[in-house]
Amino acid sequence: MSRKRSDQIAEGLRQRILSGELPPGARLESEAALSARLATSKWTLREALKSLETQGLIRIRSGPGGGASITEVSASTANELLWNFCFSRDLSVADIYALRKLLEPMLAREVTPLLDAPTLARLSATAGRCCSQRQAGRGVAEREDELDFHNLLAAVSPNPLLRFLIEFLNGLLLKVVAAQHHDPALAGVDINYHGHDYHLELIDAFHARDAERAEAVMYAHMQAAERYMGELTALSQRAGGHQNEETRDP
Amino acid sequence: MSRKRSDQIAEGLRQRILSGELPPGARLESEAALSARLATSKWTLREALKSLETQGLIRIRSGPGGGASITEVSASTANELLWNFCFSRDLSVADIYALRKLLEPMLAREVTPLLDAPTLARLSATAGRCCSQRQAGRGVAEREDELDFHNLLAAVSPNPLLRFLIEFLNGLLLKVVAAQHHDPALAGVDINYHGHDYHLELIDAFHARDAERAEAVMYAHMQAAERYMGELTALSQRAGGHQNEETRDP
DNA sequence: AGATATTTGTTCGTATGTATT
DNA sequence: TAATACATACGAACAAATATC
Repeated sequence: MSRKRSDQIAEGLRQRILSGELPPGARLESEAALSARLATSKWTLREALKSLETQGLIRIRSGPGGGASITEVSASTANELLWNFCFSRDLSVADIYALRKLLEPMLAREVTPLLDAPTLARLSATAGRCCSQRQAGRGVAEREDELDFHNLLAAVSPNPLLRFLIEFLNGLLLKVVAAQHHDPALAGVDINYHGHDYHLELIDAFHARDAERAEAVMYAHMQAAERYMGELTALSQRAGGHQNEETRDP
Repeated sequence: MSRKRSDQIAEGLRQRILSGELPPGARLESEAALSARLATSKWTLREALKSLETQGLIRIRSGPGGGASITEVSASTANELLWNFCFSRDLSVADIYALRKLLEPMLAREVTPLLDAPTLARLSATAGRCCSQRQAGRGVAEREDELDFHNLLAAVSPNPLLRFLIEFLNGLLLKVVAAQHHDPALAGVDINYHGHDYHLELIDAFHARDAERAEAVMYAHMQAAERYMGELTALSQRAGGHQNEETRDP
């Protein structure tokens, strides 16, 4: 039970949005009109709108014809809000890969019959970029290319939730690697994991429309990646490296 | 690039929280002190704090010793924010079960060696409740018992993200069923799906510490449940029932 | 391109509510 | 009970952004 007036207003509007009464694109009344109709001050209403805005449910524009309009919550917004939840839960690499090992192979199987020529070309391009620049040992940037490949694949999925979760897990992993890269114990380590070979094998399976094989290759890919990431974190911990969160009390 | 001053302040504070500089439990300065230090008015600061509050990152209390204190984002908060993202994506029952069929069996396997006597007793009690009241045909309430069983199981998982996702998917499903139950075409339909038998078999496998069998039973359970739910939605659509979202244009 | 009108964004001053001591 | 310290709320005003003419 939220006692704050602004929370009551925000929840009321949120329910009207979630019920479909206010579809995406609809414009809310102006601040002045709304505050008058709800018998509240401009600032209490503003707090309510601010809450809806950070939830990604509305967008507020200035100027004439402006005001609050209902929008669909973007994937990036949901991504950041879910990251807020995860960051303090000190997830292990094993926790993340437990999910990746399930979702990525399923995705590979699902999209095999759906991939068209241009998408396959883009996948090949990303895999090629990974390879040609490998000798540079670019560390985090290299991993970003790695994840680009998987995100490209996820975008093909007709399942919005699966797509979102895979992209989220990939981002999660990137944050972990980035944090570890700041660890002095890992500063000089050569990051030499090569997802590249698996990517080429995947593309091959896609071209052959062999969903079973794509699924199997992806699973092997995940296993190898987990092993590699596990060794990295073990290295970090053995060196007494500072853990990501120091929020735990003894 | 957020041009609004309040957004800048909120992002700054958020980064200080996410970096670990402001651990959970830490108290922020009072509104007056903060607004003075950041050279902004109390209202702009208030909007920033409101944003952090709706993200679940801080909690604001009145009274002396009050003010904003950093909190861990609760699962229920993350749940609602992610629901905001999902509601407009008109997920199909198949989409949700594609994930449940992966996650629930894995959970069953994972928790088999971890279940202790009191938890097993509670699981039995929930399964029993499902059964004893079955003849009443309670509809949505019956499905809530069904999901209680799965949430109880999810709470045992040592993987915070897996636990969260399973609970989220279950909630998602409940919302869909509740919405369909308002559909006039389904008002009189007897909701007679019995997950009960599968639950009993699961408990049996748990007692025998047979992880493989628990996983297999859970998968069969999900298949049966998906089939049942699919029939329900087909019934709803065939009757020309109003879809959940009417936001799609032809 | 520039002026203008409309609407949000920001600030001040002040008053009220609430929980701690 | 009363004093205190803080959030909550209201009203009026000005500044900044932006679509329209």
